[in-house]
Amino acid sequence: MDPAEDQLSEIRRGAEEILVEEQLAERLALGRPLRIKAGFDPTAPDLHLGHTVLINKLRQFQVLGHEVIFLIGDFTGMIGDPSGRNATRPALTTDEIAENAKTYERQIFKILDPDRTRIAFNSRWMNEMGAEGIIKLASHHTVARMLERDDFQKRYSAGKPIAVHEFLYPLVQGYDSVALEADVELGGTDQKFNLLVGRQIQQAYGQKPQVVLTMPLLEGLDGVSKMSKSLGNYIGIDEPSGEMFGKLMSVSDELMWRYFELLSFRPIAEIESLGRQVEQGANPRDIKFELAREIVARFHDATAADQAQEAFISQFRQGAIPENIDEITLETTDGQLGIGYVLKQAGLVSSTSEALRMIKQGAVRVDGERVEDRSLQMPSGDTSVYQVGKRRFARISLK
RNA sequence: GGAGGGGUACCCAAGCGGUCAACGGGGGCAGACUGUAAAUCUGCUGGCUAUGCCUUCGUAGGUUCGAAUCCUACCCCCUCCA
Repeated sequence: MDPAEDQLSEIRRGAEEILVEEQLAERLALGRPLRIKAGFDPTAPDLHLGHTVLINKLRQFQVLGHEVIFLIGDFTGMIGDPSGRNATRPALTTDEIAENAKTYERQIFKILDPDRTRIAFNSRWMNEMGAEGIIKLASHHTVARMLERDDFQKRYSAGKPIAVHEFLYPLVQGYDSVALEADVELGGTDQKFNLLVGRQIQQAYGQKPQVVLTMPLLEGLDGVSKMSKSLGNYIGIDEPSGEMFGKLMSVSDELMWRYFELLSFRPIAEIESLGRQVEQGANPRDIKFELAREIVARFHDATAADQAQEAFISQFRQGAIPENIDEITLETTDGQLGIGYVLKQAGLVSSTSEALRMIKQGAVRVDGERVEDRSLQMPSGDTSVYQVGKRRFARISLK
């Protein structure tokens, strides 16, 4: 294991806050593997790059020789994190939870070392706690302290309802740290309060309080809002290599550096040298290629990354038709089909109306030729490559 | 429980009997310019194999030749009082 001071500087990278840093230094100095905990929602097993910021940090702890506990909050999931407006969620069945856990494993082990990762479920101890245990747990925290939470405070002063059970969420999360005897808990900045409650609860149960490490929330492709599925500004880690590569390339130059910091495994010194290259006149696009290749290689492999880059270059710089495009066959009714109908059936647009709109705007091409006529009929027996905009392609045959 | 205000397309927000598939802004998409960057300009932003037809303005009814606009009931949200 590396000396504590070296470890600490690695751990600091990208971290928003470490509370309390001296305590982390002390524990690292013990020289034993620390238990690093991070909690995840049992309902959202579709991870995107935003989630990986935290997982990358877990990986870093692993590399440094520590033990990572990936906690699936299947019990807390019944409460629903108060930071969301929806107070309660439908409880998941055991089967569903097992299913989601498997998906998690498949996804996170592209980043984490399976041999050094423990997967835990908080229902294991929470289901056995009983009403008495819950009351005891609740007795260790005060309403005043609970109301310090940003979200609660806002709602309370705004006269908005706070259900009593919402207070249980941070308490249970805190108790998880007791049950796991966590040395460190990681979370997004939005989790800061919950993580701090964990320290409180651990002390109440006679444990040394965990060190809290918060990671920033990664901005999505728009560079403004945090990356999330519902906003559609995300890159899913299960996405095909081409998609992933393209989305990374569409990120703004400014945001690219943020992604380097939080998503790349490259040493900081190397990233800084890339920055200098741009200052000296290198095209930021080429630096972005480096980023895109690294990320694609992580979730696919190096070959896929190289191929994605080649395909990207030929498609967008040279305007070529990509190689792997969907092949679709459609049945004609009376020997022909209207262009709008074809585009809709092929899934290139969501409705015929949209197809006609796209034609009007000059976004539709058939075999590279721009389509001007909205009532164009395609005869049966025809096979052509249809294109909508810059990225949607399909080879369609009419029977 | 009482008083008042409000629910309009992805979001905000006009409209308050016909000319409303519904102003405007945001977001998104597309075109031009590019490096699928940024900035800028332009267009589009219910559905339907479509010069027309169908469905949308909280829900269900009603008045009317005609309703997002008027009436009735119901549901939901907000503010103030208890």
